[in-house]
Amino acid sequence: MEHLLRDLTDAQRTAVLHHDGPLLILAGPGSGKTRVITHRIARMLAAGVPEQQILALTFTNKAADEMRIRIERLAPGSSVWQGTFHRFCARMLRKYAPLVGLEANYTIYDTGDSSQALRRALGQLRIDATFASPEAIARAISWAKNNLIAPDQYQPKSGNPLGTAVQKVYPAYQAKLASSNAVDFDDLLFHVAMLLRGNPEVRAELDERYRYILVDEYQDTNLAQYAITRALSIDHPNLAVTGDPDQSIYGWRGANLNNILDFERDYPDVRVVRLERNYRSTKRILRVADELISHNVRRKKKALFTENEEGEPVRLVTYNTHKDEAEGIASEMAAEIADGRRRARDYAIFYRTNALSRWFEFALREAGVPYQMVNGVEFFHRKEIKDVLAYLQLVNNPHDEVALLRVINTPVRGIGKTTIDRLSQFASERQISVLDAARHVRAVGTVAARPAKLVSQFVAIADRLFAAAHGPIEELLGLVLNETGYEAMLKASGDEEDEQRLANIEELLSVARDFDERHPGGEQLEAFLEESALVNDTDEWEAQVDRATLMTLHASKGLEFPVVYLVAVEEGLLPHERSRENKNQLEEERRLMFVGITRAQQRLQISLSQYRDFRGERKRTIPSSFLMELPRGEMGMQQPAAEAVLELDPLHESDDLDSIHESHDDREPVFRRDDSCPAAPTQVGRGLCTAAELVASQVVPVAIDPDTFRQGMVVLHPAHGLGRIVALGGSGSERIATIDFASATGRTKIAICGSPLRPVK
DNA sequence: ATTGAGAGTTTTTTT
DNA sequence: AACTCTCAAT
Repeated sequence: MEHLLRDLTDAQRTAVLHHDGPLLILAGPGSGKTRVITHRIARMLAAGVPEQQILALTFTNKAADEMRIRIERLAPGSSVWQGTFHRFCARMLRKYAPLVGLEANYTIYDTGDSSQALRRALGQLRIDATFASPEAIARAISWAKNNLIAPDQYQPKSGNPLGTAVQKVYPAYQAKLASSNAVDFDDLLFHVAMLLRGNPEVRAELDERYRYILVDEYQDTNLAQYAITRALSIDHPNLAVTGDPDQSIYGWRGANLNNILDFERDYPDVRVVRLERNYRSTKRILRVADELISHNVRRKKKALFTENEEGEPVRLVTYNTHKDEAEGIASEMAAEIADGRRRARDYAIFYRTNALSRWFEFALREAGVPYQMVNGVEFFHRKEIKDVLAYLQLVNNPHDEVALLRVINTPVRGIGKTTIDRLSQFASERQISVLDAARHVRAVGTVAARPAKLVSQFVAIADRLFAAAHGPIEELLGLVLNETGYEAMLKASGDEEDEQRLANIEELLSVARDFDERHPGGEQLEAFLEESALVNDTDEWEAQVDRATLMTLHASKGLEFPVVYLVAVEEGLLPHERSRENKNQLEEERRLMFVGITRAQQRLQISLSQYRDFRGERKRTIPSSFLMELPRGEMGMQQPAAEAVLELDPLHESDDLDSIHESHDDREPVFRRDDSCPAAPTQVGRGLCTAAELVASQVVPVAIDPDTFRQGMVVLHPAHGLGRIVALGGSGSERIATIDFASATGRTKIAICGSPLRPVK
């Protein structure tokens, strides 16, 4: 246990050694908070607390991953339940689904799915959406759920047209979810909070089970999350929360700063530990951060300090255009990397909105700086991925209406809007699922013979998929691609975009395979879908990889980098224009900038450009008002090199701006351009038959890596002749291919390892 | 039923 | 600029 306490300050040690009773850790940026939490968990385990009694909750997947890695390092092999709130709730709901009116195989709708469901609900209500856009209604419903307001309790302010619409739509939307046996993100929290409120015996059981609860980033909890943690800490009030009011950046998601500000009132005998010493940044960086945040009114004052060195001045750089900004930063990185002064992984670029990333991506690629982007265009949100996964959703939960409607005519099979409307009409009259309506399409009088036949063909396809529901995910996916004609459709098009789609699907297959390997034994479709709904990134950010990092300010929380570029610090972007209406939102924007600044260890550059393309138009920018709040004494300024641009009228000359600047950077690209850089996952050769397996199998070893076999590949078998791979599953010596042979053999499964199967070139 | 052109709209941030 | 939605033509 000694090693767990070594190198800790007194304050940190107090927190780590705290055992029973509520604990509040107020931790400034860079104060070793995560270290304290993970060490405390390890300490409790060492002190004999059974691991299943500990529950560690975070908000983001990134934070959860970070915590998992660090716990694993300190207490290898422990199985402390650790993850995001949403994932925890998803798990609870699997167990207690009937208590909230769900079946255990419920579907989790992502934002896109739930917006579909909302649109369907709206359509059926025939509500005039002119004054209440679906987005606005969705926001209102989300807000209500986060604040534990049930559909029948929603009371709008009188005379508010949006509120009146929401009052009607919210129950209809919720009914739609219920009939689809589905939940949205907010429901995960909402249902669990309600479950705990309405079932005292369940509450007591879980309180008993999870005796030690830790919540990271407590300042970000909303009412639902607050209610959940509160309900689980009544009999065993061993609730430890960490947070920093100055880093609360999720107010828009319903986070309530009062949860942390009032923690001491909720738990009167709480022990409060303040971690104020910063181990991360230079004195100058910290002073800039501190000065900025002191402009906020709603906060708990903290005395941030560091024993680190003074450091270089914080740079404030103004570029001419967004292009200059991106290129300037990229070439600076490239030069320093070439000199050997820095490595790519030392750098991070933070921006307010995802849309800003593209210029930096482009510039970094040009300059040959390898980079990784966090939360770009999310993999699981791509059309082709959503399409294919929708088939899986349907297989898992035949009541899922959103999934059914998505796939019934994808790829196109002649089932149009009219037919679909008639089917769902029939379904809602009989209180059956749309799929069941489709199954009995001949009983639906309104559907003509021709479309009815097409619908039956679709049902037949679906039934073939249902048959594979319990096997490996990869195999099921393979069947989906083949049976539905989805793959054939993409292959036939010859479109360049569809090429990319095929590649993405290939990637999905490998995600599935990876999942199968982690979850042997099948029966895991539900878990796979849960994972793809709650984790939206395949290429998780990896600290070890030598690449520069690009991400939003929100995503940067909890991380640190030697060199940070905080870009596009302009009025309308930071603070964002949508946040300027009220003071609280403005303070949140300021906190966001504070978070960004305090990620920097050695060097910080804050930049803006004078012109920026916005929604296709080049606009003159206004420097962020936050820049006026920074201490000039700590900073070095840099103005644009070419003042000529100031003379230009952007409205008339905008097309020429690029050409003016073409000349100024003639530097040879130092690095070979790396096209594989943005998304290519590092594939470690996996699944090879081991020598032992080969010996054991007593057959002629296959000369080829089983991994060379791909979905859809044409293969030759000496006995069965030519065939095509329909699906792949299993790994290593268990790698099984389902193959359609042209010969009388027909469809067969063949174990690849040791078989004479060969790809046909 | 499907496709394409044209119009209109817009995600700020995450689960 | 990129995306979605609508409407008319096929």
